[in-house]
Amino acid sequence: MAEIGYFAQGARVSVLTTEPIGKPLDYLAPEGGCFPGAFVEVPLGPRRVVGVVWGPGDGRFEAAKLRPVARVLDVPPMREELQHFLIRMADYTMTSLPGVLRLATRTPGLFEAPGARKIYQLGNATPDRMTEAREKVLAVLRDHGGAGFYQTELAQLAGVTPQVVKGLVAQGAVVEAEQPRDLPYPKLDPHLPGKALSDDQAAAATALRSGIGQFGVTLLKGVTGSGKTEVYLEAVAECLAKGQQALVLLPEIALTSEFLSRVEARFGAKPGEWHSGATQAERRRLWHMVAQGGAQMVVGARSALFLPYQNLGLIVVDEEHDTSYKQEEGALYNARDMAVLRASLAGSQVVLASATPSLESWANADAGKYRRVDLQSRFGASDLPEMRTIDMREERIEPVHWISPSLVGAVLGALSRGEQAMLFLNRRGYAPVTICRACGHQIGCDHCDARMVEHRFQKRLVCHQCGETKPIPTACPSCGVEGKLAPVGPGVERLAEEVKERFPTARLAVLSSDLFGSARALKEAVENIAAGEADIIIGTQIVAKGHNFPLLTLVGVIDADLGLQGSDLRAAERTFQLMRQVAGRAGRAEKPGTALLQTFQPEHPVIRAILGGDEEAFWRAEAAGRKAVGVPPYGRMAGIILSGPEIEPLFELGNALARNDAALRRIGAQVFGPAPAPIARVRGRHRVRLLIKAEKTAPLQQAIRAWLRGIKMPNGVKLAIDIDPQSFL
DNA sequence: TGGGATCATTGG
DNA sequence: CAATGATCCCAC
Repeated sequence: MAEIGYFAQGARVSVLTTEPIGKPLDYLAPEGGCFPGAFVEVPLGPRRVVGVVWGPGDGRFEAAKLRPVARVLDVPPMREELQHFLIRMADYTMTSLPGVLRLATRTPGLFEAPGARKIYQLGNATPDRMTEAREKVLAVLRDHGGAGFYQTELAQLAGVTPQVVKGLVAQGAVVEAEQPRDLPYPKLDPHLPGKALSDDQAAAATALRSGIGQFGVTLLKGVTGSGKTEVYLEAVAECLAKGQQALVLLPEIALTSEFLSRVEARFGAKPGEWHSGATQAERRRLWHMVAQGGAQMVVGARSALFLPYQNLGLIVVDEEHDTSYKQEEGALYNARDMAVLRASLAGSQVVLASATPSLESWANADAGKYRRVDLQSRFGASDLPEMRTIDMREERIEPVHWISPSLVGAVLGALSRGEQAMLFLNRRGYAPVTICRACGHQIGCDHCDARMVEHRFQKRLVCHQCGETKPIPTACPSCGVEGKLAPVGPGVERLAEEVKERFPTARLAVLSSDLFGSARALKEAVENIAAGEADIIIGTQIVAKGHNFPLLTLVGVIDADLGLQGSDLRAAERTFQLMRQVAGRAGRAEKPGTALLQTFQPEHPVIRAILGGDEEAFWRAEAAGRKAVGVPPYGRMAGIILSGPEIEPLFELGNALARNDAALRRIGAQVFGPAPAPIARVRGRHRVRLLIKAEKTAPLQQAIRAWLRGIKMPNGVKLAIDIDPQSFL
């Protein structure tokens, strides 16, 4: 680590690269020297790679063989805080240090010189004619100093079309300039008046504001529509007012545009955006501006956690229970947990916001580790919807139909009142299974052990595991009989057919992630629905998240039992969260809402808990259940996933590992497996899994390290460690 | 005997 | 990760 302030030319420095070499390598500091944390290019074999000066060299490598650093890159050095964070994260998640460094540097084009871009500044001339639109543009330029804006940014900020800017340029009232560097983001003003807050909200905002300036975690719990966003934006305001940077993590890109508008309404400008859809230039700009302090606020997906903040005061993790915070490929980490880690090292506040917190966060608040702030009242007139089950055992339902007579009646009722109804089914496509009625064969993916899902809209079968598609065959691939293949079970597309049959005059909208090419198209569809351009909405998971449909008063859950199947320890929690969120869509405006859950097991404890409304009772029961068997959050788990092209070597290695478990037994941990992972083959690779369970306080990572030390990996076999696994796939 | 494929090692 | 060197097999 960097204890020395500067390395003179020729000094021995250790450089960490993203190449999977376990440790940093020693180099000689270049001409002009370098600072610790500097981003550098170093020779590695015949190549040149990017790395970070990690500290002084360890001196063990033969001096004569050292090669000098090729050049120092023109970006601010990585701060010690981020270095520490990466080290601690690598240690916790058992990912290699180069692996986590990759998360912090994998921005394509990051180190290339930014191309010149045209910017627009205030000119000297006065336009011949002053229009309202022109005045708005000039006002923006006068108010925001001389830095200048990109054309689209300026037009957006002024609320005019880019044509207006062009017109002003022709007149000389606005001048174009070439700006070779990335520009700072427009200033956010934390002192603009916020929305009027209720007493409850104001108290919560005050509590959150008081934490800024030091490390601490607050669980902000509030039902849909309780104004969580307004409340934590007040914490952001406090943070910005103190001159610190704020990060808001969101689980879903589709949500960001709505959120960005709210930020703009509160602070007068949009924050920096960080997600996979952003262009290379946008990413580079944000990365640089975050490092230089030219971005006060970042809204982003989980990888925004690895940006080089200079002065991070607050991290908000919105919808903190959302499973998409867990990265399931490459470096396996949970962004919610890593946010807490980074905040603890940077001295920042964390706000975990959710209507239905994860049991982990609930338990941390319960144990007094996190502060808890509850928003009780729902913003606006309405209350939580009334929730009831429809007992499917008592419904007379026709074959190949999934909407019960009771639900049909309720939908007709909503339609007759001119209100919207939503049917929720968490299954994309037309039918989840295609079966041959001659031989019973189910069509599976050629590369995975998953069944292929018919998507009638695309006229293809799709593997939801690897994305592979193929045409729907007419003959069974197993027995060759023609015309006997039949779809089994419902997906949203098939449900749409049933809706058209039952409610032929109703206008129908289907919201499923695969039916939209872009986040933009989805956003447009959501806006149209909110404006009343549909009577019945069919949706998957994506409708559960935060979209506001004012005319919606009825939510029907087609299969409330779906999430309860399987042996996932979080099944109950997930179902509870999803059902509460979906139900929360109904009746957000002045009209009260109803949520109806179709179920074959209405007396199931989870279903009862969903209906009962006593959330704390549910969490307490769930917590007690997990405590009794010592699973998270009251115990620790790790998954070991072995994958490879052949299955036998995986089991051989897995069995050998399970037999030689002395290092694990020493800390009282148990090994389960090896067993085929639930989807035992993905993209042609077989997968075998072991599970390790230990007491909460046991040094799990240390024991696993000792356990795996010196094992020989058969050819082609990969071993991945998943600390705190979420899905048990 | 050489080319091609596959495996193992190295990188400062 | 990617480049290189070592090894093995088989065709010519």
